[in-house]
Amino acid sequence: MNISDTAKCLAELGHETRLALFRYLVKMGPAGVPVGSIQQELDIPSSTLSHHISKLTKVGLIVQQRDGRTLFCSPNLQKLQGVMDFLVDECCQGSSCEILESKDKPGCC
Amino acid sequence: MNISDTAKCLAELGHETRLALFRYLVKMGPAGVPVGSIQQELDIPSSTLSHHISKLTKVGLIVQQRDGRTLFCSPNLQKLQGVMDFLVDECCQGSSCEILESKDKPGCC
DNA sequence: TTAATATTTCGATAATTGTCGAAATATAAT
DNA sequence: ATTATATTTCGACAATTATCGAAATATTAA
Repeated sequence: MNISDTAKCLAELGHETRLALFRYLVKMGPAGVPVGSIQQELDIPSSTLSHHISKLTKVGLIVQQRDGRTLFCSPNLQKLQGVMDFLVDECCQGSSCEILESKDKPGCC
Repeated sequence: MNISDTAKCLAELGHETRLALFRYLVKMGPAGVPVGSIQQELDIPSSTLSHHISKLTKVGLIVQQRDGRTLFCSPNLQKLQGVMDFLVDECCQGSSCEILESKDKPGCC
């Protein structure tokens, strides 16, 4: 993950409708959800929904898989993890702080 | 953290300059960095920088503290943690998935 | 109190993004 | 072949955001 890619992902998640959509997919799990079901959940016009799905897909936060005329969307959790990791990548420059849990990052927090 | 607040934070981080700025603050640690030093790091006009700092401060991702004529900015890592937590809050609806590490969320992943 | 330093506000313009109806495409069922 | 269902593309307009120079404000030093 580089800074440009990460910023793009964050920008897409930084829109309330898309955030609700993404969280819904995360909640529903890796098997994926048909676009139509997402539309019922979010209750917005299909062209608007399609636009948002397209943006999330373009940056790789969503993956799609077609089955007949139904298109399933799933969250790409590795991508999300990559985004979150990048945010704290160089946390505290190797010194110790007490705020973020240490995970297994060498030297930080 | 609610969805509106979280989306606002993500939107602010979803701009390459602001993301670089925030990461720089995270890297430099909780003691904070003067606006002037940030400007040298990012190399952008002060009015533009001030605008970005103001946006990050407004959503609470940055806190400021003045010492004389120097204004120090520090990252609010609790806020960041809140944002990241919200993203996976309801992950997999309590079933188990193998993708995100489990942390200590009950039931999920 | 005048000058120097640090940072923000103002104002104007350019650029990007969001929204949604209508039409188009893709796939399956009859 | 025709119709029905699922989803996307197009096009247009409204709204928001980014950028930066110039002027303003705040604080300290001389």
